[in-house]
Amino acid sequence: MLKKERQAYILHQVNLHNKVLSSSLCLEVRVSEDTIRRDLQELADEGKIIKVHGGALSPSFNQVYFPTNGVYSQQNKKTIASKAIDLISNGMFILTSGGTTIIEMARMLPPQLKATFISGSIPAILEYMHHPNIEVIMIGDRISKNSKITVGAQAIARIKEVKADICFLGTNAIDIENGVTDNDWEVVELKKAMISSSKKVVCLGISEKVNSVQPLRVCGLNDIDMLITELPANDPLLKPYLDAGVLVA
Amino acid sequence: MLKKERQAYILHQVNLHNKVLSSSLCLEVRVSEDTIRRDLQELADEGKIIKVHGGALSPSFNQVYFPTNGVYSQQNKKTIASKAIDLISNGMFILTSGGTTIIEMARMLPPQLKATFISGSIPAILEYMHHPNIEVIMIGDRISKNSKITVGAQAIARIKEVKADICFLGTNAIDIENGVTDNDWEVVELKKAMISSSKKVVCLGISEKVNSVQPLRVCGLNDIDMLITELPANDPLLKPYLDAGVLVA
DNA sequence: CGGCTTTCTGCGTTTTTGTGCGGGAATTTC
DNA sequence: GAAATTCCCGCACAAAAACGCAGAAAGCCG
Repeated sequence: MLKKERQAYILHQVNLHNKVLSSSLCLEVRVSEDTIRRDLQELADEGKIIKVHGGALSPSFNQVYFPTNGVYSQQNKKTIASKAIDLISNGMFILTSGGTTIIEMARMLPPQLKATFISGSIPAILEYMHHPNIEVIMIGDRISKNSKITVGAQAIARIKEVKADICFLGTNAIDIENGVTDNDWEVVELKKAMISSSKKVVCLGISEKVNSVQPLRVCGLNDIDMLITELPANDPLLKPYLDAGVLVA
Repeated sequence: MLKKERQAYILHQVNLHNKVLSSSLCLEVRVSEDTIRRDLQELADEGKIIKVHGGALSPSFNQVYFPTNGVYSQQNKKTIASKAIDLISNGMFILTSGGTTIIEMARMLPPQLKATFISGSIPAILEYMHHPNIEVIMIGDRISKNSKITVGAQAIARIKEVKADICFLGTNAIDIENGVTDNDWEVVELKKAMISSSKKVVCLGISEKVNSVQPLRVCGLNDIDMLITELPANDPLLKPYLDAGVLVA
């Protein structure tokens, strides 16, 4: 096998699988590891691949997994937020959890909107406070420092006292089988309470969180009314949820 | 799995869920905890994540800060704050109002102090949250946008449920004849509740506010135990208060 | 065709990198 | 405070890379 030929093969494999191992390559093309290494070196010098210890990665890898903008997927979150805002109208009572998507929504609320927002999330409350016309209700209790929300029996009791028109949940993970899941016990308890206190439940999350699972269960798919992602409603990824009776936007 | 690949996975998880546990990561990628820890360390060095005990956090979702530079008379407020801190010891339950003097105190709390702070002031709560060892309880209710505290019957009812060791009030006006006075109806109601829920009441205020009056009465001099200003305790301005049975510092 | 250079490849050897392990320090948690 | 995690440090070991070298193949030329 010629050198050029071999390098073309390597490049092909990298683009196909996003990664190659030098060890497997040298078996596939029946040459020594040194030769493979030299090939990888050349391709890397030309910028066609990224060489790492043990093999090589596709150059698009960096772009895909190391997002350059400050906040992760911010554009997507803005898309989601604007879809969520369409569901809000004047006079509503709205329960929200925390999370970056919710924050994005809070920032984008139209200035003339008059509504009442209820939340236990400090960052969310801060955003709501800046808004000229909305009424803000803070759920009080002990503050969980890492999630920056109030948690505990008091908080849950307060939430149970309200009956909100709509509830927006920042969603950590959702899949067909387990429904909405999360990784913090107290957050889960809070979300459960929010769900039972709202006429309508809307989950917000970027599409990457769709079909992922976390250890703790928040609720089943039948408990939520709508799932909002940055994808168009007819995206095939969301089809199973539509079929399961969840509105999609 | 290649090292880079693994780190990309970790970063992805962090950005997705705002936090990861080293323990769950090492199960997911089938490597030892040491390796995960080294990866986290590297990513943290690059500023891509924030490493914490037991895992890592997303850098974007972690800094909520309240700009309070250029506060009027800040040096004096620091003096007051440090005097106030002398009254605090480990294990105490402490009620605080809002106000810049209180914020200053919150910032100066010694890191090893373990105590529970209860407040309805958003800026104060934000400061308490940054502290490593103190427990923070938020009083919930409707948020008054201009004073940035929770106000209303719920808030008052919550405060009445606690019995704090000490209460620190940011003081707007105090004089011999009328005692402590203020200018916001709801804030006054809240302060009254705080006073009746505390074993000990301490007023913090710069000397300018001493001997001034505001339209609404919070409490009489006999309801407060101590008055802290930036002045030395033997300053003649404070003599009348001493004579009225108020401790002075 | 023989002599020469150039390119490519494989083989030791030495370095470097990546990983796991054990023990002790530091921390969280109850 | 005490128990349980988690962290940190040094070490050992294996895998991979780097380097120098030599031999094979190919190309060029008179």
